[in-house]
Amino acid sequence: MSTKTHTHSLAAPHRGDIQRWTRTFIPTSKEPPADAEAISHKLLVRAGYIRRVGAGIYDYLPLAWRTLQKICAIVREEMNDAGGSEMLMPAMEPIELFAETKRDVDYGDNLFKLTDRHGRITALAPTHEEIITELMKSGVSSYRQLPITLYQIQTKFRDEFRPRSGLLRGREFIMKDAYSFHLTLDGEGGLGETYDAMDRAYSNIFKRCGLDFSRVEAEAGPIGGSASHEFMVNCDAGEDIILRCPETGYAANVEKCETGERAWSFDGEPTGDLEKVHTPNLPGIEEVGKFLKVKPPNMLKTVVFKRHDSGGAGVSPVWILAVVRGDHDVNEGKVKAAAGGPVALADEAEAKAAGFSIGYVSPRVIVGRTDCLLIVDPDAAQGMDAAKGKPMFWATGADEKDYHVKRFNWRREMGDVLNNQSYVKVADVRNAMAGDPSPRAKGATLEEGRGIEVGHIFKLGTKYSEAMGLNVLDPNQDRVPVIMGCYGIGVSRTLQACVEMSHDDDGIIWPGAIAPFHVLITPMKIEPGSELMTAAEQLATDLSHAGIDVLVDDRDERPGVKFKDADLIGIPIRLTVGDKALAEGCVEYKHRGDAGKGEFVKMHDVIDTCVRALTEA
RNA sequence: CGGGGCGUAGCGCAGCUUGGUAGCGCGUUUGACUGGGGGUCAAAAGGUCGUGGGUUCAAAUCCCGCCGCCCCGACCA
Repeated sequence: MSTKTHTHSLAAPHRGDIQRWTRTFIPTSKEPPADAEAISHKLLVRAGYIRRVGAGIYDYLPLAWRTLQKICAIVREEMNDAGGSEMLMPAMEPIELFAETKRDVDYGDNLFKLTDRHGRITALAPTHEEIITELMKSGVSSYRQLPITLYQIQTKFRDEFRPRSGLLRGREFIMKDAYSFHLTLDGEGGLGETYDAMDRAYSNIFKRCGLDFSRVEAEAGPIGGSASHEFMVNCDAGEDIILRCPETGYAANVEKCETGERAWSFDGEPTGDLEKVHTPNLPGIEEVGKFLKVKPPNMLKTVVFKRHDSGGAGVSPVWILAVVRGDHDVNEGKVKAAAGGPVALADEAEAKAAGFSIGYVSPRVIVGRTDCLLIVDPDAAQGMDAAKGKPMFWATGADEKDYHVKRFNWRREMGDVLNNQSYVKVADVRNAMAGDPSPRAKGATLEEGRGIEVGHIFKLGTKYSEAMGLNVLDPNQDRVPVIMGCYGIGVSRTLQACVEMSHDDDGIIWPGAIAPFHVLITPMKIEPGSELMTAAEQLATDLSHAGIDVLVDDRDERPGVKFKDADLIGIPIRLTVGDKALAEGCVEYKHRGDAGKGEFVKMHDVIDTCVRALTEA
């Protein structure tokens, strides 16, 4: 937890603002845009928060900007508490900086590039590891200057292959990125210490934003590095699949998730003679399975990988073949781990030239070859069908274009090579899924859910400092590479994740801490100088003095219109000023999300009631 | 990158098959009535039909190119 106590609901930067609907820009609409799919995307557009400018590019209108600033304020408080200092780096960076770490290649087409009048190529920064490492090189030379943590909140650019769902995957988006620098991994001032502090800060941030989230183990991806955790908003609309063990709390991204021990054995009698079947033009397991009348769990899928470093002399084997059940997905990270070296999916043409009938490959293909390693997933390494207590029926490719085989039997088809560990291994090489044994608790099974990734923290180690030569002198006067960590939050994505999580049929329901305004005042009649308007104005002023941000719906609209819009934009508290309540010295007080019409509260109590409601939340 | 679809008023859409006067709903403006959950009536403004070419007496409509956008899929063959 942070050391300070923050005033959660009434956080800076907006304290006691008063704005009028007619003098700001809140273009609400009844109909969602035709291009929106996600509920949060529809609501943000309908409620006048965002407007699309181009694919994956959006305007943040006043309401959205206020909420973003409130999220940023929370982020700043927590980052500063965790020992960070804010700064700002440029969005444009010379492409040469990326070349130093080869990320111009690794990031590939996701990197926006532009050419200036002199023909120089500049990248629009998708992230800032290179820039900050370069900066540190110029200013840090001694271990005494470490540790240090710097962060910024800034617009990032990524030429996403397929931008989608409004702010959830944009090409231009707002991100908080932090970088830390250390002499050591562990101990005082080490990477671990800051990583843990960031971990806590992130939990605080997402809690304060009112999110239901999971912290899961993750793959580092193109950022690189060793340990890594993602913060996922638990929500079905998320793109990521996460698995968790209900007993131990272990949770991981599907890309990373381990599975518990699974029993396997190649032994089992053949179910009959091997039968070759003509299966022309049938791409994919589904189609072949339907044609053969075999279910995917009875098929073996063989995916051909190539050792990344196989250009080097003496690297053997060259080809890595991963075998999984037809209904399972190969996990490249696990293949890499099992192969003991970097792998990449084989180029189709190259693999065909090497004798693999891509699309029709079976495990048999390695028999008689010495340049292959077959890695079989335990669920595929089955001679017996445990559920039925009978020998296992397998269908697989025939290693010949347009043919598959039925009644594949491991022992009969593979022979002695099955026992040679240089050529055949059994290891977990598939994505985990719901129902798999937990890797952390015997007897427990993994559960599956979806999430929106809003935060990601990495232990980078020395990947960037070594590539770019960021070194310091340690106490022994040795030059050592600096150890780094990096920590990102998708700020604009967090905004939409909040909406995705918290809404109803009528609109958005903001938590007080990040709502654009705390209170919406709805006068029932707009008559300048009337008792009703005077009361509404006085109310706004009093709320403002209490540090509450107020929006006054001063439009001369019918009540129905105002109430509909009020629900749509999702301000936490609505105060309706009407003749009936006013006659009793009251206003009508209603929480967004509560049913009914709200309750009468005495005018002199209403400020306290609002403050209490907002600080309790 | 593959597949599918779309581009007509600020927004959502029809019209295109079978070429001939630019249409509907919402929103907007003006006026009246209204006034507690997207009101009623009346009048009005608003469109180079994405873009370039072609066919034709005539193109939103048919043909070709280009541009933009959305959805699905994708290292699983």
